[in-house]
Amino acid sequence: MAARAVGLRTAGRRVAILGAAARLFAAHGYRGVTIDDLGRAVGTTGPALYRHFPGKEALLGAVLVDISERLAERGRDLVSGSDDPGEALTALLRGHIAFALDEPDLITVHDRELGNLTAEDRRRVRRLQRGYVEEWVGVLARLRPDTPASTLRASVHAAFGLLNSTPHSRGSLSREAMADLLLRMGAAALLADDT
Amino acid sequence: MAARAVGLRTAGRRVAILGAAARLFAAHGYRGVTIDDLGRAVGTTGPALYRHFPGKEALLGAVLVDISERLAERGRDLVSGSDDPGEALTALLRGHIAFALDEPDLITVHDRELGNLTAEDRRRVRRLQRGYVEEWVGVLARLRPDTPASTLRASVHAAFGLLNSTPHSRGSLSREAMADLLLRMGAAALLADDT
DNA sequence: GAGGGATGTTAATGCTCACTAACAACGGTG
DNA sequence: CACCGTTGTTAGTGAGCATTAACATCCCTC
Repeated sequence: MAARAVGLRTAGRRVAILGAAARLFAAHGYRGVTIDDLGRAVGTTGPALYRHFPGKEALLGAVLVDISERLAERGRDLVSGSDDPGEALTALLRGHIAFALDEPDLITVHDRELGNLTAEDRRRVRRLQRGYVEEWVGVLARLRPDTPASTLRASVHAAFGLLNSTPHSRGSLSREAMADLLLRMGAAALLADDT
Repeated sequence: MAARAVGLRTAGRRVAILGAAARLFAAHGYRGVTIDDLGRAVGTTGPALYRHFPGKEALLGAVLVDISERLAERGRDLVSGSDDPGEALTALLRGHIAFALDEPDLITVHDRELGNLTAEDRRRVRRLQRGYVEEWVGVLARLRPDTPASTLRASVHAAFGLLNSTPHSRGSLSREAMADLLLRMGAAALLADDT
């Protein structure tokens, strides 16, 4: 058989490129990173990237779609694996917090670079994000049946703002202390009743 | 006397430019806005801006320093005008929420564009931000005397993440409903005790 | 061990953009 | 009403950067 369409050795390089892209985009913004920067970060020259991705936009798209898919999938799994809504909410909080603490670059890029995607990638990412949000809203709706969905949705977005602030704000606290703090704050904020 | 160094009619234009800069930087990011975009937004051509500001960086600096000063000053006033820490915290929350709801562009730029400032502007903005944060930490320390300052600082940053999410997430809720929601969530999050 | 795809390199190419130059009009002051 | 500082316009200029072209190398398969 002729050599496979994409060489096996390429796989590692692709992953390395995506990692470097996430890191550099988080640090300097999509527009603040050049193709040459990206190449240098993986030990090649800039144009070599075009052997793996059609262009810079596609790279950002791959990063954002990947994050969004992982979040959405993990959200689905955590909720369907829980027995009651209280447990589900805790699982969602812990999962999101772990993600934010372990991959701060991805969280940052996810937050900021939506506007630099192609129309199609943006649609995909938005759809995935919506699904993830609705997972949270569904759980909250069972805990707070008298609160309208529009309020719950706004609450969930606000809670994400809280949880996603970690990349910028974890001071001298240990990872565990920060995880605990965010869990308590997030739960308190989401369960603050409208009385 | 010769005409004053800067004509009076200029003042209005300066304000208009800063407003357009905040709006456009918030929408497309500092690097996504050109000098020509900014000129067009105030009814002139791009290069006319150089009669009012030395360059694009100085423009961003003016926007960010102005926001930071206003926040810091308002914070000081609110705290010194309150009788007890509980009241002070509510005042800080209300003030910050009003700011976030009334000037979402400024909040967005403030959050994202620190990295594009000159070293000196960045120092100034950071100093002002620190002052504002310490105002909150001081109030919180009186309400939660057993919690270490490092934890309180992290809590305040997380609360800012929550409050500053508004520009991106206020759905169909009215301004007032959103303000109430954020006040309740913010207070609950900040007072969530570490037990 | 020869052929050919996959991967990489260096050197264009062409566009965008901040900033500057040269020149015009405006409007207040003597 | 002539002067001159202020503000604006149009037409460069030069740098940065994504992308492409042309060419080299590597390594798997037969």
